[in-house]
Amino acid sequence: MNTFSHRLSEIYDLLLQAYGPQKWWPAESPFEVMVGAVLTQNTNWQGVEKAIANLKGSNLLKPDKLQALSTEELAGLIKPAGYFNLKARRLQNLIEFLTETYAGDLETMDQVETGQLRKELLKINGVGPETADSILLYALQRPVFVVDTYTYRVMNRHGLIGEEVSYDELQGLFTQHLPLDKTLFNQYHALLVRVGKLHCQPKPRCQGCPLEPLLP
DNA sequence: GACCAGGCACATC
DNA sequence: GATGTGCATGGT
Repeated sequence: MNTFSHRLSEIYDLLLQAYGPQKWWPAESPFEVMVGAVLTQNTNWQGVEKAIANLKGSNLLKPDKLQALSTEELAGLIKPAGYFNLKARRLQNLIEFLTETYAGDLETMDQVETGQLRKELLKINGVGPETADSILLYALQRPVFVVDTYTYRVMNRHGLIGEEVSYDELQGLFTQHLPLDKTLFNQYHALLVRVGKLHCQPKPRCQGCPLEPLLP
């Protein structure tokens, strides 16, 4: 095992020891994960929960129900998630894709090979790499590592990556140095978000961080 | 009141 | 290709 793999394992072990298994993605269905993946873009999760609750409360958290709404109606329901006009359109784009390509059926979509499906998702306006990978990992249980701001920040603060690393490069570092295990990827990303929220904000709060012993 | 949140697309150079 | 900007509510 090379040094980088060792350090990734070391980080994972410390985080798992500190926080225990994370139960991600907090959703009742794969479709809810897909909706949440769009709603959480650059937004606090608490707002997403309220938006999801609004949709559930009106029994609208299904592809056909959401599709029947106007952009304005949808925007009103997801307001607490922020960027509501933008995200309403993005959700409609996602649902349009699902309906037109897979007849609104997630199980049909789930027949498609991971790399191919990732390309298809990335063509949707409003679905970028993190959203696509979140859907692949957390809705469809594919072994795809999800990169986000916390992933980048934690790795950067600990000197494992430089400033200029791209999404695909950072994702590649994880997938090439860890076993291709969907459960591991699920936990690892969730743990990075957890430690990031608590300790790795733009202004660091390194005291008490489980990764403090590893700081450069 | 400033700062930040589980990004992404688009304009402009 | 790379850099800058709009999108928006709600919690700390």
